[in-house]
Amino acid sequence: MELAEAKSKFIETWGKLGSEWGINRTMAQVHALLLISPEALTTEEVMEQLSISRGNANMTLRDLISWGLVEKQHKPGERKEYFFAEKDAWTIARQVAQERKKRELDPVLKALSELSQIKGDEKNPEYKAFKSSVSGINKLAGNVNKTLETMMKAEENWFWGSIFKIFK
Amino acid sequence: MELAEAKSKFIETWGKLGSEWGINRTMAQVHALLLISPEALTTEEVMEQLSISRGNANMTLRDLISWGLVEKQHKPGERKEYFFAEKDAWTIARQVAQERKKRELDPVLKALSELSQIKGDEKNPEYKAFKSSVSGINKLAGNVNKTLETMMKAEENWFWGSIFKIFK
DNA sequence: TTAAACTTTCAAATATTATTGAAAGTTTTT
DNA sequence: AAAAACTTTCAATAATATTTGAAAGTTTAA
Repeated sequence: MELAEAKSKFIETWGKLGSEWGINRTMAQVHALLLISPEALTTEEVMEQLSISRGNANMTLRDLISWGLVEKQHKPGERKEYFFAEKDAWTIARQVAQERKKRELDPVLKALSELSQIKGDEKNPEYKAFKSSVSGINKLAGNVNKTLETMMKAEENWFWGSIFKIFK
Repeated sequence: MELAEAKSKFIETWGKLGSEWGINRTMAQVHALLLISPEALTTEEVMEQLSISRGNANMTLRDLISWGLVEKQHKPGERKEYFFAEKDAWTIARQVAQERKKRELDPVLKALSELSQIKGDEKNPEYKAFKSSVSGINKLAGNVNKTLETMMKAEENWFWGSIFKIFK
């Protein structure tokens, strides 16, 4: 396989994965492109390499920055902005986990803990079923939350080391 | 808060969470409805309670069955099919993890390991950057994969117990 | 200050995904 | 064998999400 072919396959794969997990495909593709690029790229280059419009490239790059996955770079004597991606896989995973936790898990956790407070008639099967399902999910979500918080603080080696020590 | 209000809030919350994570909103809502229902429901009841069409209800229920989250039930003397959801949160989590691993992670893992094999000129920065990014992600994905496999086999108490012993 | 270089915005167009509902299919009962 | 009870399919439609591109905005250089 050619390097060029491998690159587009990687961009395609990463884009597909993103879209299956609720991340805009283009955003994942731009991220992939920057991930495998040794140099920071301009908006222009991103547009060309992925055949997307200026507006799309601009918005996507801003999104990636807000996710903490991409940073701007300025080259001395040039006005153009360059963009490059964090390359360390573990840092990327932590960053994504942190953002999604903040944007999506935290609100759900809040709603669940409110819902699991609800009082009612213990004789009512509707109430009992509701209560027990919601509490169960709430407890699980709490565990997921704690694990993510630990992961966000952890070093890669320590994290996987700890996990595998247990799973061996 | 009324039980009825709490129910619709739960259905709404679960639906939103699903859609943010690449699961069809209606599917998550039907799942939520069955989760909090003490009795198995008919297609008819699902249609009414969520105001969705017969076709949609049917397809969604079939999807949920293929995810292993819902099962059919037959009541003696009746021709109608009833549907009920697995209620244990840990089992649900494992089931979802298993399906998504099979449908989405495994193909990516395969693609990544192919891509990380690619040979090229060590002097070429394009090649070096590609290789190192892809290998890093590949390694991480491998760890995620192993953890999911362990999780799929594990009992809830054992799993979280193990994790928290480490993270304490 | 004006022009050039570059970035951002956003309404309109396009593409994708989900939903409907009526017709076709299937199984059971009479 | 025909009707009744129920389930499934899928082309048409609707809803949602993404993308475009030209205009407006901003910053720097002359």
